[in-house]
Amino acid sequence: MPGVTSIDVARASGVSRTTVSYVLNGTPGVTISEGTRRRVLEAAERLGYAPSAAARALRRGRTDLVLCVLPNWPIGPLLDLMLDHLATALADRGLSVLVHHGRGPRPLSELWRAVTPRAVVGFAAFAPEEERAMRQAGIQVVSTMVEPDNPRAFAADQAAIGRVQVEHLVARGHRTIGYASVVDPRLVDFALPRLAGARAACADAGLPDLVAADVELSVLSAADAVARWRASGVTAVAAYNDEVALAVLAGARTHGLRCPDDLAVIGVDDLPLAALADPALTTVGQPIGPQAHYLAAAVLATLDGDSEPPPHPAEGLGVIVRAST
Amino acid sequence: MPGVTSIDVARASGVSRTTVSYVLNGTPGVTISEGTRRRVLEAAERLGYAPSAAARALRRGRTDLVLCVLPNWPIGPLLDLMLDHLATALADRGLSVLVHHGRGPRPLSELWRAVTPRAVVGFAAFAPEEERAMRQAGIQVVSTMVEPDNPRAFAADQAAIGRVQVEHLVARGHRTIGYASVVDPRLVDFALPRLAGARAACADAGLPDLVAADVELSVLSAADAVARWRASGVTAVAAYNDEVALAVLAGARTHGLRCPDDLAVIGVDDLPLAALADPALTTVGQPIGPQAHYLAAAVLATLDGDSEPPPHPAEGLGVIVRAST
DNA sequence: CTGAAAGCGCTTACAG
DNA sequence: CTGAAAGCGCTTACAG
Repeated sequence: MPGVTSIDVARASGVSRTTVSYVLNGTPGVTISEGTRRRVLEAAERLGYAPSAAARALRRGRTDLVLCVLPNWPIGPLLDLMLDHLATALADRGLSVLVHHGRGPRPLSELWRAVTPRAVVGFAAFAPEEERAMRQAGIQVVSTMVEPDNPRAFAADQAAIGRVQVEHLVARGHRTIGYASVVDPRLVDFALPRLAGARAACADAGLPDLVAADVELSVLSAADAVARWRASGVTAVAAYNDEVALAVLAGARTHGLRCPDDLAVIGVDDLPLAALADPALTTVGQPIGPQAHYLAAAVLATLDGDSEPPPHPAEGLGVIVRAST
Repeated sequence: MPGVTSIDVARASGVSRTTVSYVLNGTPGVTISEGTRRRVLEAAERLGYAPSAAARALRRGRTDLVLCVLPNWPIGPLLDLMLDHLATALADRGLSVLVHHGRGPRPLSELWRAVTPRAVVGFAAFAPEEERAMRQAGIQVVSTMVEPDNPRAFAADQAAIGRVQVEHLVARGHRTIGYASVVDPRLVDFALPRLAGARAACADAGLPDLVAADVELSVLSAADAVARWRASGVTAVAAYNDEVALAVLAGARTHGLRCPDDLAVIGVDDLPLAALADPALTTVGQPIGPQAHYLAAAVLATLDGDSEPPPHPAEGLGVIVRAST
């Protein structure tokens, strides 16, 4: 029976729809006699009644959904953990988390209009008109991207990651440093600030500018880049992330170079596979637990209408030193 | 202005709500004079009118959403591609894809009741009562898991993967074969059939049963397993996937073994990193494009009420031979 | 070609 | 403590 409504429950328990609603919602401020309450509950159970989400949304003017809009870039375990935390934190408020993989040809507006969520959490920046439109529709908007004017950004400062990499290599005595850039254009929001941070660290250390080269996830591409670095006197490479770093390792191997003696390499992310490489990869780890907690706190604060975002966690980036540097 | 309704558009363009609805929905079977149509469109545009999803859902009895329920296991690039394809295919029908990461403490029913999607696509099996409840609510249910009685399953036959691995190793002359199992319990639906397929291939080839060992993504765990395999005379290992295979490679390294001479290793997935390992990893590739297309076709068939699912694509599993075997 | 009216299923002042 | 009624915003027979 695809159509059990509150009116059926009312009839079955001999009360009005009003009372059914009061009982089922536990409406504060009304007291229902124990007998009535039991009869209603029992009838609802027996009939398999579930309130119509559409009707409730229409009446209340809002849903209990939070929509997370993912960007185009590949979703990693980090993001997974973020979403887990968020779902758990929001469940306590009776909210459910829904995810949209920012792909497909439909405009985003189509989506949030169809869902009319309480809040939209963006893992990439929204177009300004888009954001305005959502706000106009009464939807809270939380943007998590690191931007100059976004105090609610959850992500670690990307530039700091590049800095930490270079500082580690400098501490190891390297003076001519290469940078292995990622090619995927979807990652540009991460790639640019990381590279800029690495550059700045070189400048601060009084070193010549680093030698940047694009590296695809193939032996050939990496071997090319390694050849260029060798020609420039590079002795250490900071890579965009662990995957790119592993490619650099493979490229160095084809040239018969030993790591770290001939070429030191440092990645980012601390993937499980980083420790399994030969040599085991030195990398920069991000404090993902704190970031996940912060995201959840920031979203809750937004929902509560707090003007102040919660305090941002300390960066806490750490170099995990292994055999490759 | 968070409350522009069709009544505002009607007033602004001097017509009734009926006409506004007809124009905006392009209702088939009604003809609207060009002047009226233009005035309505213009007014809607100017006022920034967007119909209330809740009201429309209440009236029509259904939404234009399709909910994909992901299982607990880590989402990989394969799943990403699946979702992309699906979103594109469904967009042509005016449907939007929403994803639920099967985590968090809220019961699934909470979710689909709140969304009331046209269809739910499950990437893991649903509990029977859950599935029944969804069907009762008028929601189409598509389960993609490979099950004996599920002709709509999209995933490749997992047992076939294990078979192909072992057959490759046997063709290379190996007679005593090890299997590197994954530990993560969330992957059990994949792990068990793969192992069973590998076992069956051994039996078919008249070989002794394979030597299975759990391998975590750590050098220590892998080294342990390698020691046991060596003690059993194992000369080749089929791994649950590429990550596990890379761990085995690392474990072999700590024992000073050479691959493939002392120990051959074959993975599954053809991750980009597989080609970057030392030695480059032989692996089993899955035909992901066809699978993605099949999933989309199966969902569309379900929505159309077809009793027959579309023809299943050929398996097309292929061994990508590299240096590790 | 266009409009007045009913009704989707719920919640919540308001009255008793 | 409980009920009759209004109204959320839309779509769609029905009538003109």
